[in-house]
Amino acid sequence: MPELPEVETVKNTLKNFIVNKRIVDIRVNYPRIIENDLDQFKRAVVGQLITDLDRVGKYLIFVLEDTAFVSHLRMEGKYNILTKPEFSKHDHIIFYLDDGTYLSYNDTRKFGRMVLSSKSDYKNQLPLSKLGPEPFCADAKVVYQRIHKSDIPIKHLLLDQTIMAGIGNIYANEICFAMGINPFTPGKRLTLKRVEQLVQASCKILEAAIAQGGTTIHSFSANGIDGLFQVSLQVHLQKECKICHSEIIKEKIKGRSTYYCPKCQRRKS
DNA sequence: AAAAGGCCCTGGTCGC
DNA sequence: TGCGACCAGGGCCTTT
Repeated sequence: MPELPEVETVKNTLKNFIVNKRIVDIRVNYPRIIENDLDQFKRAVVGQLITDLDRVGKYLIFVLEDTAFVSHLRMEGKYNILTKPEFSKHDHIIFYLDDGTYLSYNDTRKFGRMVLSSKSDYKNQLPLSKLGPEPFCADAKVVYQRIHKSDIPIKHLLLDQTIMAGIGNIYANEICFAMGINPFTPGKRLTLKRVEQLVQASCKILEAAIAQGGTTIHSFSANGIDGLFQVSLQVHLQKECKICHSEIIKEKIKGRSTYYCPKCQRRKS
């Protein structure tokens, strides 16, 4: 699933293909993706020049001449540039561009969403307004204030986009592993110093993933720009700990698969 | 009010 | 081989 680093890569790659191109038409095969009234969305978007592409957390923002719309890829959303109008089963939204190419939003599970926002103020409008800072600009003291009385497991808190934005299930597992912290550890067990380390570890892991994406994806693959699952995972989906060779435990937290090493991330009583 | 649970979706995998 | 059951899960909504 695309998390902050994957969306960053999609943004950087896609930018080269669509900025300064005009949306001349749009075809919507699966309307539920678009949260606005469909006609309203079409009226707002068709005829508009794409002036920029931005990212906040896991959200992608298409900045147009007079408006903007926010896109969340959720689990399997992808953007493809097609040079011929040969659309496939899961191409749900197709933007016709003025150079004759097609920007297609492809999403097998149909979980992704798009919603109109404001060109100048999208960061202060829903859904972006409720997001916390990205780890890169998070103040550890503020994060500490948010979690230091909480009984909620730290892994769950890392997934709370209102505390810090951009971390999904894969990186939450990786961050806990890098910290040597048990994912079930309640937020209130972390000292300020530990929270500082947590923010730092989050930055480091996300930055490394972005760097890998930046060097590995220069153009569209046959499958579209869908992120960097080649990122070397230390614990997520792993069977054996890369450090101590213990068997990696898999359990659910907040309904999400949680991987951890019982020895390197020992539970403290 | 906070927290837990359900929902949306399809393709892949598993067991029989 | 066929087929049903189950799993993956981000964010939003409903229920407790």
